Amino acid sequence: MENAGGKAICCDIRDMADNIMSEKEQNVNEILENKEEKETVSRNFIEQIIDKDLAEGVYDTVHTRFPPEPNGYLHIGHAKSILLNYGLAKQYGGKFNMRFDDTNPTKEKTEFVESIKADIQWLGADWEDRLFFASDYFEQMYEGAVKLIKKGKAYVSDLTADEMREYRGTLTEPGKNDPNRDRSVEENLELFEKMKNGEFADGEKTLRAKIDMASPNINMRDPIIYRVAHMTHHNTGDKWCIYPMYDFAHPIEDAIEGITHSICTLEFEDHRPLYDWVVRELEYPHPPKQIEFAKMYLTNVVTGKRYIKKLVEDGIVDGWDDPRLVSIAALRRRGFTPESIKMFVELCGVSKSNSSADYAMLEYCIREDLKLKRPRMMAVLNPVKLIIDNYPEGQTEMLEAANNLENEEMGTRQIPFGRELYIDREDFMEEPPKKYFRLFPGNEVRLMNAYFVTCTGCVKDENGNVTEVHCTYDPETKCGSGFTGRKVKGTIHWVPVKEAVKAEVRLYENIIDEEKGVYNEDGSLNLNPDSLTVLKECYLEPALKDAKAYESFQFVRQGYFCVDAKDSKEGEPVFNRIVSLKSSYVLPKA
RNA sequence: UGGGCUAUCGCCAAGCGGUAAGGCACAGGACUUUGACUCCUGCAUUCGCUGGUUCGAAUCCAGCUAGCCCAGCCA
Repeated sequence: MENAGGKAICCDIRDMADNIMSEKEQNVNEILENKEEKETVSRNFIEQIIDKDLAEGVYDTVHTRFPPEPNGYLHIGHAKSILLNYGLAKQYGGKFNMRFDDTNPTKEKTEFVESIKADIQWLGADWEDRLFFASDYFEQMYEGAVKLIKKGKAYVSDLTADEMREYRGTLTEPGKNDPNRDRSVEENLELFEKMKNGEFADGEKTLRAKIDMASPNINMRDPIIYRVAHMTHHNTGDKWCIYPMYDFAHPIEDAIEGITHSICTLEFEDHRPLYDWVVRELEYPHPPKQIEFAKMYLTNVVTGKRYIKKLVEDGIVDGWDDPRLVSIAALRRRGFTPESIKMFVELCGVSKSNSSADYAMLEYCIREDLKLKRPRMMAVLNPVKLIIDNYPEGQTEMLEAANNLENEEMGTRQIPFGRELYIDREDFMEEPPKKYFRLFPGNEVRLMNAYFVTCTGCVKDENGNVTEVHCTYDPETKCGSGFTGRKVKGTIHWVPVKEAVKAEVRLYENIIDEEKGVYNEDGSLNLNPDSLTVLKECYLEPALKDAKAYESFQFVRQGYFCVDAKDSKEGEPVFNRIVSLKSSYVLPKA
């Protein structure tokens, strides 16, 4: 954005240039202007690294990738990484690869590769024809391992998992050399071949990189680069029984694909020396560069796999796509748009400091995105009848309403209007508090898109519950008639009783109790008991009758709502509240 | 008490030696057929702390403090 100080200096110089006015100085002037323009957009630290790499000729293109392991569903945190990588490639006119990092068959499933692909496509990150699997490089990784052995940089170890741990040392003590560290190249080659041929059981042998058992960085203490696992791999089947470890595989995957900037999260910072070691020892001509950024956290949400699994098992949520969750599938089902998520990610920025974004930022983004794009309809969520006593019985008239007052292109629709309407219970109070602008005996309000009505009273049942509100209308105040005789302070929404569409509406609050934080002292989740409110008897205006799955609307004065794709049935729509509208008025609790 | 990283408003986040951008949130006000939107206004004399260098420090140096990550044959 603009730097007041910098700008002032530029202006001073420009004034001088105007006075002297030579061609040379005009050029200087232009350069300064360009510079100023550039300075108005602040670049994140990754862009700065890329700018420098490009300027210095370290790389002449930008090639990024998103490399998830297909072992679960994607959530909003992944969206940041996806959009970051894709956005960078696009911004620099480079390429973006999709790659499944499937080097551990014990955790991976095809089911997840499908869901991940769908989620990424929905987010709009386009990998074009570059969809890859790390497992497709197993042959090259194997050759890489052989190369290391031949260079004397890798050896086969007989250590068990327990022994391996003992030999590794601790955070403060150096490790001890593996007894097999000095095996001959020939013996290592032979043993590794046998590992590959299935002559050893799982865990019996490993291949280790020969680096430094005394390194203060534990990742460099002769890390295991291959392990034995007799298992069917989702992609390669039973072809292999040895699998490369992440630290060995990842740099190779990047190098093979010509990735320039390998962007990952902060916890891999300590792995970078190993990443660079692999790339160097394997002598790749155009080594990729690993850059780490801070994961994004969101307040009051749950992303941990274990926790979500428990919520599903306990029946607290109805699956990984429950609208209260923040998996991509859940956000999609709730009614968030890819644009809103992109806006959110951009708003949050990229840095190396651990932080967690306020949920309100996400809410802002979806409201902002939907504001001009969605029709604004009337829906009554907590119905009570409003009877207009001086409106002719049996009469229905059609009223025209703008679909979005702020976006004329969205056109208009017709709404039937009659003597009996539904209004929200919250919009009538027999004994109103101060500054209550809605219906109460003697008060006049506007029925949105219709007429002014004056409340005359209400009917109550034996328990004192209001069953009908009564009013009279003034025909002269019809919407669109240009009536300016008097103003009213309140406008309320309504729906005609006869033509209304009945629907179920689900209201969501954060699944975490906001005040007390995410976890209880015993480590359990601090759940908000009111995270879901199901309203079974809501009435919508008739235009909403044929709303399709994933379609969303503003329900005027209430919020944005989306047709639930899972539970809606023909003629029985279920709406999810995406987000409420902001409100500076809090209804006093009765 | 090994190594790596981070610390700027309630929450994100610019800043890269010339005297604290912006957004969200919040608070006032104007407008209003949504108590919404929009529009104004306000919101860090101070950058984790302490010293030092400098005419000048959030930016450089030193020391400290706090938080996060690492001891999977997970990624």
